[in-house]
Amino acid sequence: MAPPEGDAGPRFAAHPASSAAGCREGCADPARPLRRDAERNRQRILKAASEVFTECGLEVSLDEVARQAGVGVGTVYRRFRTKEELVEALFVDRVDAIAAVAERAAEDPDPWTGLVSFMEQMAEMLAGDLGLRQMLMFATYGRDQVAYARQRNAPLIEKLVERAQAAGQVRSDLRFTDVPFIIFVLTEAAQIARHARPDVWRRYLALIIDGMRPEREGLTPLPVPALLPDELERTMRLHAPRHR
Amino acid sequence: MAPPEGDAGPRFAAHPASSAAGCREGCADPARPLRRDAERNRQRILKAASEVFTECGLEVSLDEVARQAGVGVGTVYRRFRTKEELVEALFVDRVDAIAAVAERAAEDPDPWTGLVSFMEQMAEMLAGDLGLRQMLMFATYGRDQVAYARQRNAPLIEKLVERAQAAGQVRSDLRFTDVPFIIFVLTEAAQIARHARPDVWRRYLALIIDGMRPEREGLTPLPVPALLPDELERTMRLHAPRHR
DNA sequence: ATGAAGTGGAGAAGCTGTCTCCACTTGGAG
DNA sequence: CTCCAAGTGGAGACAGCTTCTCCACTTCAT
Repeated sequence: MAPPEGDAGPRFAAHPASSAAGCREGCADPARPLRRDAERNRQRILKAASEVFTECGLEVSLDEVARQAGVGVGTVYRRFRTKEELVEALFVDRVDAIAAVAERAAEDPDPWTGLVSFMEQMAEMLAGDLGLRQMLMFATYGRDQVAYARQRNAPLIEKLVERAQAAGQVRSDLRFTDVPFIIFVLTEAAQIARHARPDVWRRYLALIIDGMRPEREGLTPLPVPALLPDELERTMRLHAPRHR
Repeated sequence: MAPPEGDAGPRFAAHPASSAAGCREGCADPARPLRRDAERNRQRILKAASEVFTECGLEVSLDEVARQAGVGVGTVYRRFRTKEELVEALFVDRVDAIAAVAERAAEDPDPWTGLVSFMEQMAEMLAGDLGLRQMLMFATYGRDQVAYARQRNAPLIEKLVERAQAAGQVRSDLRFTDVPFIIFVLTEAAQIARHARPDVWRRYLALIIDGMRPEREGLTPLPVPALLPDELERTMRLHAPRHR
């Protein structure tokens, strides 16, 4: 039985201030501040977890997080009842930030640059943050937050695409569902190549974006160089197999 | 100690006839045919393994393969010393087929259709065969076969791209390393969406291919419809998380 | 009919994860 | 300085998953 508590009720408040959450037992007075050393350790855990999750993804064990933070596992579990609690505490803001990107993009006066910059920003955020990407894409943790963010974004993306199509800037057979999917795939690419060249995804975004126009003469030059043959080789060989 | 035998020598002969390989202990007379029931079981195992690996990937356990084949695990291990041996027996031909695709494409008189059909065929093969894709991409099993196939293919792909560029049919800032990478990513997409719509990858290949041209007026229409909003939703939710 | 060949599946052995427990240490109030 | 509630670390319980072994039993083919 992994989570000893039954999961009742919505798992996230509107904006749980990420510093106040997460005390554990005899929690009669939730406002009572932690002892200084305890608070320091709590920060260390948060920092280590953030680094290690963004870098290596959510499948990193809490033992590893503890090691990185220089504390024992016991200490981690004293502050965060479960791994899920830690992950959610860490990612609320980011999920929220994601949800806000589409809004900003919709305000761009030019439909085309609005759409393109949305895709760029989205990819940018997700390419650099493996943990966040996993959270959004696989929804193992923080389902509610993610579902909410998605619901908020979907109509905005739809509008973004349709506006650009209405202006004749995007091919008419593109559907708005293509956009998240493209980002999904692009960030997968980013993740795969991240050791060799963390920014190759920009090449492929550029390629796709050129493909999205209804017609064009000339081309937007690819923004970053391609993988070198041996970078490609290494990337494929290195790409961590999850199975034995 | 997983593989009890030390791994000595190259792990694959030129073309190990997939039906003769794989007997085990007192194997004094390797030509001696299996008893009829044993041979029947062997075929069942191969069939089950093929189905389950192409469908679900190489991380399926041999217990599961045995269950699917309707035999005990012991029987599987009697025929194939290790999982690796089974996997390789199963995939030699396919890896070989992959290696041959580029050759055929290079013979196409039109550089552009040669390149495009290469990408299409490659994606086609890998999109429909999760096991094969994992083998090529992650090289957990059958490293030698895969390394060989890659070495054979790399110069061919290079030629394919450069020929099309020389003919002015492909943008000049594309590098040949982009091609395998694009296929890699595209087939990842295929895999992700395979339950909702096993062929959406064609949309994105088309998009990318339009992006690969140096300039164009008009566009090649996207060959298959986009994911519906709820297909997208389900795809993202369903997409198997590897971590807890 | 007989024994060599083949079988199934329980379980050994190994891994990796989450989370608990408790003997010990430490901060800080008095 | 004293003292104890608060905090700690990390061994290890527990669960889940593999791959692979072993052997009492069954079956085939001579």
